[in-house]
Amino acid sequence: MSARSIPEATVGRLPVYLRALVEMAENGASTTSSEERAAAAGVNSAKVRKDLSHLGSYGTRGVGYDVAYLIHQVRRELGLTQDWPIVIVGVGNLGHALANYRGFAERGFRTAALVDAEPAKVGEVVGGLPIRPVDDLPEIVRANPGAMGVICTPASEAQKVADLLVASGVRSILNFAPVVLQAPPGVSVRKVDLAVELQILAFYEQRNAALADVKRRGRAVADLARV
Amino acid sequence: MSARSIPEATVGRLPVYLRALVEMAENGASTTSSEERAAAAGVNSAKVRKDLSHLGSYGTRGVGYDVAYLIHQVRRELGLTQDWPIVIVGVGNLGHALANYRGFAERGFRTAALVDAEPAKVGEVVGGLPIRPVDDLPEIVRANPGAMGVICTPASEAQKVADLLVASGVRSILNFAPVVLQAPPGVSVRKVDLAVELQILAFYEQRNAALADVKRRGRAVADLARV
DNA sequence: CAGTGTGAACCTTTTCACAGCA
DNA sequence: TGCTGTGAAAAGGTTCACACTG
Repeated sequence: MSARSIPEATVGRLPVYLRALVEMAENGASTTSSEERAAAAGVNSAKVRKDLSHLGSYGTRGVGYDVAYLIHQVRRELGLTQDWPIVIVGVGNLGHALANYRGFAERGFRTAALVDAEPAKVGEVVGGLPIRPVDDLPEIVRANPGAMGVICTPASEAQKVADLLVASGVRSILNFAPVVLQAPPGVSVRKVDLAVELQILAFYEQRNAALADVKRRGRAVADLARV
Repeated sequence: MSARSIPEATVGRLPVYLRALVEMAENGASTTSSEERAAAAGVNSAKVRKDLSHLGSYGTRGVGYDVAYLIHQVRRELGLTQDWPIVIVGVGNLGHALANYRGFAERGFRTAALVDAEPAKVGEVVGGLPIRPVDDLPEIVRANPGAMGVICTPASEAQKVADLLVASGVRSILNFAPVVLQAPPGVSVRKVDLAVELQILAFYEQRNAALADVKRRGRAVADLARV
């Protein structure tokens, strides 16, 4: 089947497949099976096949997928045939790290500008780019069509910054501030909350500990019974 | 209904509810409705009610939820009645930022140790903690029961580090390296991949641009028709 | 009577299992 | 023969709508 409206769950996995495919290509492989892809992405092979089938029929029955061609198709589908400009707003701890992060450039993103509300920071050069004032945002976005906003401010400033980004024409926002942003329809917002991830882990850690506890007690009881 | 096996999707939202609740409590509110919680968390109220009902019946019909009591219950459910120690492995750009991130401490996590494989880095103090050699991991984990590992190494080192963490007794790992980790059953792994988030945004950005394009053409056609 | 708690309907996602093709 | 592509079944998650209660 040809494309049309790829499921959200699939969109979320395509980047993961892509990276594994690129790594595989670098190692010189030219063909791969869904089974192999599944192992590399930590999912099962039926999922890989169904996901890839949403892009079109790019596999060969009995053989597998052509790595280079599949990379091309996934890139095209994700809109990674062009480099996207990103604007980092808030150059504190995290913004600093992201400005220096080489992984963005390697995977299709170009840091176009750094912005901070703090006048004292303006002008400072981080990762080869000067920090600019917040007022420059409309101009920055105009000069970088399709620019995506990356919010690294404290929670208290994040909504204001988001509004500013939207007013400047940004339609995609990646939010690292620990707050739920409101945005008008047509604007995509994704959130990464580091503490939330740890809290989710805490839930399972606690549950596993409790489980281990039950097992231990169970064994104790069994031991008693054995006497 | 009382607890027993809370759905994964709910577990993922509880931390979000928790933060909004804490903020609300700080502002002095003592009671809240599912409608209000929904607005704060960016979901709908039915979802909030169903999610909270998994913890037990902690609301009052016709009134709402007691903020302080609900905070307590959510914390208890997530296992946040204790502070969890975390060990950051890989003190590069990102590890540095995380070591200095105050948000962890504010939400129940205590950075117990920093570790790096680079001998040159060992001993350097970051965020008040000395960087320790990788060999210290078993000892660190023994001294900090329930410690969670945070992997901030390059992709090439991540699996080795994960194996080491698991061998040292860690059962919860937060992975920032852009690679899918293999871990034995019983070990929880969560992954945060910054470029993946941007790539997902790129997909929708591209699709929206295409959509706007269709609309624009549509209007152009309409304009022609009008002539 | 306002707002929770929850069956039931609905929708999305995952998994199964196998027909069909190189 | 081996592996893709995909209907169909199952599982999981969301939303509806309303009985129930403080």
